[in-house]
Parts: sequence; C-alpha cells; structure tokens
Amino acid sequence: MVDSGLLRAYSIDEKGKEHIFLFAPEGWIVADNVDSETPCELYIDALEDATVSVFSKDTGQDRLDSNQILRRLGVLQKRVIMLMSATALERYQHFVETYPKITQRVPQRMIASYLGITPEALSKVKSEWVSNR
Amino acid sequence: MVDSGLLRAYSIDEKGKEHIFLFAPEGWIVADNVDSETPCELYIDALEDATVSVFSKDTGQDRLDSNQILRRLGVLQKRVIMLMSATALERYQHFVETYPKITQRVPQRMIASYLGITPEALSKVKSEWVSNR
DNA sequence: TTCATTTCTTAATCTAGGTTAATGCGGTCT
DNA sequence: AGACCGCATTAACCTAGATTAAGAAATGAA
Repeated sequence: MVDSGLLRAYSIDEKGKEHIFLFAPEGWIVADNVDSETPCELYIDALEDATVSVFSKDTGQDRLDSNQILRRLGVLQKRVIMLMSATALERYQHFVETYPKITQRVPQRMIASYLGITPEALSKVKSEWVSNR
Repeated sequence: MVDSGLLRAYSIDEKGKEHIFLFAPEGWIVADNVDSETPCELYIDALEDATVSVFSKDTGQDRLDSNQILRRLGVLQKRVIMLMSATALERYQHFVETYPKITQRVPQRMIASYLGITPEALSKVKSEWVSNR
C-alpha cells in the first residue's frame, strides 16, 4: 500500500521493451504474485520518493479489504476491453479523464507505455486531439 | 460459479462489435460489477447448455474464496501484458497452450474475438503457424 | 554558463492487422 | 433434392500505429 509518492509496476518483454502495467499513487496497492508459486512478471520502482506499507501474507491478509481488490478487478476489466476495442486516441482520452493527476506527474513516454503505444504515436495522437477542437 | 457447460462474457463497443472478455467453463466464476454502483459493461450468455450457482451479495460473500479472486487477478494481469506486448500469433499460441480444452469447444471467430483480432487475421495467423514447423 | 543527457516532436517509410469481397463447406430447413 | 445460412478461408487492398532518423526542448551536472 502506497502512503505517499508514486510507484509504477512494469514488465519487460523478450525484445527488451518495458510495458507499464500500472501507476500506483497514494492509497493504491501494488502486488504481483499474491498466491506465489509462479514467478513474478512485474518490476516495481518509484517515480517519486515514496513511503509504502508492506503487509505480510498472513498477518496482512484481512487488512487489505476486498473492496480494494474488487475495484482493481474492475479497473483491469476496463483496461482489457479498452485495449481490445479502442484506438490509441480513445485510450489516451480515457486515461486523461480517469487519471488527470497522474497525467501531470509522469513523463509522456510512460503514459505511452501504459497505453500500449510508442511515444511517437502518443505525440501524433495528442496533436490530432488538439486540432480537433 | 459455473457447475457445467460453458459461458462467455463479452462487451459491445460503440461500433457494435463484440469483444469476448472471458470464457467460463466448469469451476469458473463470472461476475461483472460486484461492487455495484456503476452499470454493467458485460453481457453473458451460454455457448453450451450450462448449470450455474448464483451467490447473493451478502450470503455468498465469503463463499467465493479469495484465492479464486487472486487467480483471476493474475489471469487479467497476464492478459493486459499480452495485449500490450505480444503479436497476434504469440497471443494465439499462448491461448492454445493455456486453454486447450476451450480451444476445442468454441468456434474460431470467438477465439479471435477473445484475442482482440478478426477471424480473418486468426486464419492467417494459424496458417503461418502451421507452415513454421 | 556550458556541455551532456534525456525527453519530446516531426516526418518518411514500413508492417501487422483490418476491411472488403469472393469462394467453399457443413448444417438445416421445406 | 435444392435453397438458405452461418462459419471458415483466401486474397487484394487499406490504414493505424511501429520504426527509423533527425531536430527541438527540457533537465541537470560541473
């Protein structure tokens, strides 16, 4: 659980490229691999100086409330549907509307990475967005 | 919770296209919108005659164990990462390896929909796969 | 301040996958 | 049987976004 600052969790594919799985600002939970067994797929680091609370598997099990988990499921569901059905522009607009704070706090290339596109494509998308209003 | 048969959950985007979010064979849980408030985004129907157990919000809360939920989180995480970083061929191979049973039970076009590609693209991908071995 | 390094943007070209359309194939009606 | 219909496949073309490369603009260290 992030108390302050901003973390990111990302994977690295076999071509060596990073893909940001999530941004975790204050109040968010970061956890790969809660059930263990399988190896982690995510790397985690801090984009801003951060303080976090770590819950051990048993003592903390009931501390992370199930609403938090269910909300996360909903976010992931939306993310999958967006990746399958929306264009880069639509995904960017959705991101900015949903996480306006984060948009200010992280570099463009990381937003691009979160959206599943290149920084170059994000630049293009932003300029066509501006010109459309 | 699906006792027998096979369900699918899918969304319909603003262009009217279906996108299969998950297949739910025996033992799987299907649930959109567990915390309510926001409207459902998923449609659910049966691909095979099915029997299901429905848990009400309060009586069933503790019945669906948290391991099931955590496993689902892991699956979704993998799905997001695949959609961001893998080609159609890689996603298809991963699907076939992970869900060989389901591959036999549903039509190609639905697998394509699950993978986020068109049936035509899946045909192409399958033929190039065969020719590569 | 200057130099170096990283980030962002723009533009030219390339490609994976989408779109459209034609063909074939296995049901399932009457 | 023949007509119909949904599904899969193939092929020709098209487009969103990737790749490559080159400059701007920021950031930061000495």
